[in-house]
Amino acid sequence: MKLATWNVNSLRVRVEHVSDWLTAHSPDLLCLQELKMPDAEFPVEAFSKLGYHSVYTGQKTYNGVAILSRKPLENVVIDLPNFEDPMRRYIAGDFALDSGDTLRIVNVYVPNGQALDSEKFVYKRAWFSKLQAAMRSTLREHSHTVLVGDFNITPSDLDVHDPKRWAGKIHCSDIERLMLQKLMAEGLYDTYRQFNQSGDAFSWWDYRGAGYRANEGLRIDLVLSSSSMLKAAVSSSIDEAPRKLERPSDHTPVIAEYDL
DNA sequence: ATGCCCGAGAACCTCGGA
Repeated sequence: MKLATWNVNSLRVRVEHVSDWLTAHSPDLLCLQELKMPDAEFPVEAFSKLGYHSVYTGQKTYNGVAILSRKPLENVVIDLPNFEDPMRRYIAGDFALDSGDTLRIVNVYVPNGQALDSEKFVYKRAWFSKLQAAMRSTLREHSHTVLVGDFNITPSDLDVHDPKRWAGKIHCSDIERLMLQKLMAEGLYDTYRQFNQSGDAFSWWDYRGAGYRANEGLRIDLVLSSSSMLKAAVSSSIDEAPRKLERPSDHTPVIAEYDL
């Protein structure tokens, strides 16, 4: 079973990149963030003709998350439980594994936060705290759980191209890393790091300046597996190929494969 | 330099992103 997460920064602009990537990689699940489109415009057919079912929740201009799957998802939940929010940042569902077990897949677009002293950071903290509560009950109900998405947090300095430049800044602050550690202490594991311990491995590069060319990136797109899923994990990687295309997203897919 | 680039929406600029 292979899954991936990818912040596409406008699905309207990136639908061809996504279609080509599905064809090339044939994942069982592909979780997308930053659709930036209302549900009525979601390109259901572009993916169904490639053999993928879609569940999605979008809005005009901002946010939006979707899960594409080789088999239809069951028990789909849209919106973070117990959190009133017009922003579309959470979608989850059950995916039937070939073994007969069920995987609970949760896809999130964590708020950016902008700056530690901004109102948006207050929102990021509140949102993240509700995510932790939601994952606590999800993990209680489903031993096979994978939480993926754009977390807008680097787990450590190893995930930052220039830790000195980013020290204490949004995405790299101690308070955000502590939030992430507390979430993971519920029983979630950074799957990429199980297989890759070196630095200079990023999932996002700034459009501005040297950006991708100079490998000035952050690893903020994560696959967090429950312990039973981590045991079944056989590989995890970052596919930089889409970041090299013309008119790319500023993020690139992060992949995990499981022997299940 | 709280910029650099990009996308969206409304209009040729502002907002948000990370």
